[in-house]
Amino acid sequence: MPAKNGAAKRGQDGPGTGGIRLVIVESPAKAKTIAGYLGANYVVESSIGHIRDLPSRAADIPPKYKGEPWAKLGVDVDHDFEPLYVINADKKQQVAKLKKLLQDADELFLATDEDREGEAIAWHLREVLRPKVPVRRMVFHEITRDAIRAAVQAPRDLNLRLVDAQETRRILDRLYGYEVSPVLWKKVMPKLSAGRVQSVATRLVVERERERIAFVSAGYWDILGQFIAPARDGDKGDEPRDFQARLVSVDGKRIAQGRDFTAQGVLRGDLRHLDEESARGLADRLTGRPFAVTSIERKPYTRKPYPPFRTTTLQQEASRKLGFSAKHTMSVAQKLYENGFITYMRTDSITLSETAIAAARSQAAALYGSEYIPAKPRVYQTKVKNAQEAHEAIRPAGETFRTPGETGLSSDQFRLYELIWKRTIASQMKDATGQSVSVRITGTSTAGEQAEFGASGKVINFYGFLKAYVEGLDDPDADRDDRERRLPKLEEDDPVTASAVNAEGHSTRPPARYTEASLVKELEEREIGRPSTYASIMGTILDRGYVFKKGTALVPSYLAFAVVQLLERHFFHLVDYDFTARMEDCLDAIARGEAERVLWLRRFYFGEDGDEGLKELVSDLDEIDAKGVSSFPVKGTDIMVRVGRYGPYLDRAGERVNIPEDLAPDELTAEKAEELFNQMSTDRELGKDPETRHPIVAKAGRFGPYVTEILPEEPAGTDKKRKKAAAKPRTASLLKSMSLETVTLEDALKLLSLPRVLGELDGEPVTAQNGRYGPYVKKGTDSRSLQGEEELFTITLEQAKELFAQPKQRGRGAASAPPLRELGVEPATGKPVVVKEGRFGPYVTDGETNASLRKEDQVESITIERASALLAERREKVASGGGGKAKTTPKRRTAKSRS
DNA sequence: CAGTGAGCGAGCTTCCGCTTGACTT
Repeated sequence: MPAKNGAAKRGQDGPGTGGIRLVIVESPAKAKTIAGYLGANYVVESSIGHIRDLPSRAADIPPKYKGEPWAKLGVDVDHDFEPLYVINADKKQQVAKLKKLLQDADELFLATDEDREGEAIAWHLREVLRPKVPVRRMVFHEITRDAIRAAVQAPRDLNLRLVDAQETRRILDRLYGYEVSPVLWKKVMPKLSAGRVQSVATRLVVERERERIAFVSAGYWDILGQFIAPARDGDKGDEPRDFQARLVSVDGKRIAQGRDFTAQGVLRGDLRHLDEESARGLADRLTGRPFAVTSIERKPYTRKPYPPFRTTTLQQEASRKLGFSAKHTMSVAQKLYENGFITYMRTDSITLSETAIAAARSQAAALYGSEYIPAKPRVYQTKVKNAQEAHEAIRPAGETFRTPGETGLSSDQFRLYELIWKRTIASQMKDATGQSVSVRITGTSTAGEQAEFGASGKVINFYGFLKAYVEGLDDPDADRDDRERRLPKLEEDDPVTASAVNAEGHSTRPPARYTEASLVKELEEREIGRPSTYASIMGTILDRGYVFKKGTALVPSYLAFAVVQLLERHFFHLVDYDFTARMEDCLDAIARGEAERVLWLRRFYFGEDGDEGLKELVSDLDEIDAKGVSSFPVKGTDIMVRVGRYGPYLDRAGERVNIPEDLAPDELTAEKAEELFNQMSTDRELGKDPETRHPIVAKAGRFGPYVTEILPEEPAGTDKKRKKAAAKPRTASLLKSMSLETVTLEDALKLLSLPRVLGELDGEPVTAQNGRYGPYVKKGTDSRSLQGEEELFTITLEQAKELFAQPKQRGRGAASAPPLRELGVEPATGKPVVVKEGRFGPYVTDGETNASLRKEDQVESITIERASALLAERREKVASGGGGKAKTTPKRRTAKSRS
C-alpha cells in the first residue's frame, strides 16, 4: 500500500512483514522520531494532545443537549456526573486523518504518555476511532531506539481506572471553574475567573502582599572590622593578609542580626540590639585595640551538581540568567524540541536515559578531562511528589550531544540550548570539593568590653561540575556556588591588628514578591498545576488583571484582593493550599480502585453530613456581601480601599478618589492615601460664571468628563424657605469634541446653558439638550434624537418641528428598517424569516421571535434551516421562562448588593 | 464616583491539561 498520507510517518527499515500497525503518540515531533526507529510496517501519527473535551461554551454544545439544565457545565450532575464530550474544533481534521489511517491498519497501538492524561487520551482515541482491529497500549519513558523497540514488544491493556481518575480530575475542575466564576461576575466584575490552580496562585501572591503590608521594619546596627594577619616566614606574597570580620558578640552576648527580628519588628531572644549611638561608641572604643585569634574551625566542603532540568527548573534558570518569562522559555524550548535539539520540555522528570548519561560523561571528559568524571554515573531521583514521569529530563537530544557551537543556532535558541547543554553535562560531573573555615577573633575595648568578631572563608580545591555550570541566584546578596572567600592562613592565638572598625546600620526587609519563576516553583512544591500549564497559569492571572508585573516582580491588584477575600470567606476549602494535594490523594485512590469517583464528586458538589456542597454554596448569593468582600481598610486610618467596576478607589466617609493602577498595595500607606486625597483636584477651575459669580469646574466623573458649578455653602441654620430654594448645581457632560484638559470657561457656560429653549409647538415648550443617549430635542413627553452634538446650539424651531413630524428613528421605527437578507418562509411556521442588524449585532426574526446569530454563523451564508433552528431554540427558551426580560433581574440585584 | 429621556432580539464571559499551528501584535 502506498503511503496515502504524506504527513504520516512511515518507518525506514525497508519493507515490513506482516500487517500494518498504526501507532498514535501525542506529539508530531515525537511521531517523526519514533517512525525512524520502527520498521516500514509501522505508521506513526500523532493525536496532537487531547482530541475531546467537555464543551467550553454554548456554541460547542450539540443541539440534542442544548435544553438540558446541565448543558453549560457539560456534566450531568444528577446522573452520576456523566460527562458530555465533544471533539475539539481544532482536532476534527486530525481525527479524520487518524480514522483514515486506521482503515488500512491491522493493529492499533495507542502510545500516548504513560500518565493520567496520556491514559485518558488513549481512551478517548479508542472511543472516537472505534477500531475494529486489535488495540494495544504501548508505553515508554525515553525515546531511544532500544526503548521504543522494547515497548512495541511489550504492550498492555488500557488502564481504565487511571482513565477514571483523569475524568474525575477533569469534572472537578469544570465544576469548580464554571460554578465559581459566575459568582465573581455577579459579585465583583464580569469576565473574572476562578479555578483550582489560578485561584491558589492568586492567593499566594495576595498573601505575600499582605505580609509585606503588615511588615514592620526593624533597624539594627553592627560593626565590621578590617583586620590584618601577621606576616609569616615563607610567604610568597600571593596569599592575602587582610580580611574582614563582623562583630558577633559583646561580653558573651550575641549581637542581633536581621534574622533575629520578627515580621513585626520585634527582637526574638535575649540578644544585644545595637542602635547607632552604641554601635558607633563601641566601634570607637575598639579602634586600634589589639586582637587575637581565639578559635579556628576547618571543615571539608563539598557541593553536588544540580540535577538535570525539568520544566520548572528550566523556567527558573532561564528567568534568572536570560531574563526570559515562563511563556518565552517554553516557546523557545518548543522550537528546539521540534527541530530535534532537545528532548521534551514539559516534564517533571529529572531522569536521564542511559544513552544520555553516556553522552554527558564522554563529552564532559573530552572537555574537562577524565578526572572530572565520577567512576559511576549519577542517578537522580525526583523529589516532586505527584510527578508522573512520562518523559525524560530536559536535555540535548540524540545519542551524542552537539556542542552549542555545532548546532548553528542563534540568539535565544542558542542561549537556551547552551543552558540545557551545560546543565546536563555538569549533572554527570564530580562534586566540587574544598575547605570552609570559620575564625573567631577577640579583643577588649577601652572600656573593658570583650568583643568577638567572626569571619568565614571558603576555598575550592577542585571545581568539579562548577567548571561547567553554576546556578543563578534569586537573592542578589547571596554568594554564587563557585565564589571563593579566601582567608589568610591563621593559627590560634595569632595576634591580628584592626586597620579599621566601622559601625554599619541595617534594617530588616519584608519578604520579597514572587516572580513568575518563584511562583511556579512554589506551585510545584505544593503540587499544584502541571508542567504543561505553569506558563499559561501566569498568563491567566496576568490577563484577568489579578496581578501585574513591576520589573519581574508579580504585584497583586486590589481586584485580586477582592476576589481572594471573597473566596476565602465563602469558599475557603477551595482555596486552601492543600486542596489539590487532597484531590491528588483521592485520584490516586480511584486509580488504585480503592475509591469510587461518583461518591467523591457527589460529596464535593452536593455536600454531605451538614457540610455544604459546591452547588449550595454558589446558590446562596445573598450570603455574599459584595461591598464587604471588596473593601479593605488602609492601615492606621479610617480610609477604606474599595474595588468598584471602574477600578479601585479610596473612600473616606463618602469622599472618594481613584487609586492609580500601577500603585502596589503595599505602597498604599496612610501618608500615600492622604496624598491621593490632596491630589484629588484633577478638578480644574475654569473661572467664574459672570452672572452668578459661582466657580465653574471641570471634573472627571462616572460618565466621563463634565463641568459643574460650585454653589456657595448653605448657612448652618437654614430655614425651610431657603432649603426649598436650595438648587442643585447645574452639570453637563463635555461634548465629544472637548477634553478635560482644554475645555474653556466659554465652552462650560455654553454647556451649562442647556437645555436651550427653541420656542413653542402645540402649546408646549421645545428644548434641546444632551442626555443619556446623546443630544435630543424634547417637546413635552415626546423626544427625537439629534445627529450631532453641535446641533444642540444650532437647531431651529422650524427644524425641530420637522423632526417631530417624522416617526422615531429607532424603537418601533426600526421595524421599517430594511432587512439585511430575506431567507424565505420557515417551513414549520409558514412565517417569512429575515436577517436584521440590531443593537447586539445581526439576528434573525420571524416578526415575533428574534434570535441572535452565533459566533459560527455568517449573515451572508446563513440558511433558512439554521435560522429556523435558532428561532426554535429561542421560542423554547422563552416558553420555559428561561429567556427574555425576566432575566434582567440579576442586574438590579447586583447593583443593589454592591451599593 | 454627576443623575438625564425612549425602547429596543440578548448572549456570553469561565475551568485544567494535553498538544500545535494560525492568528494578530
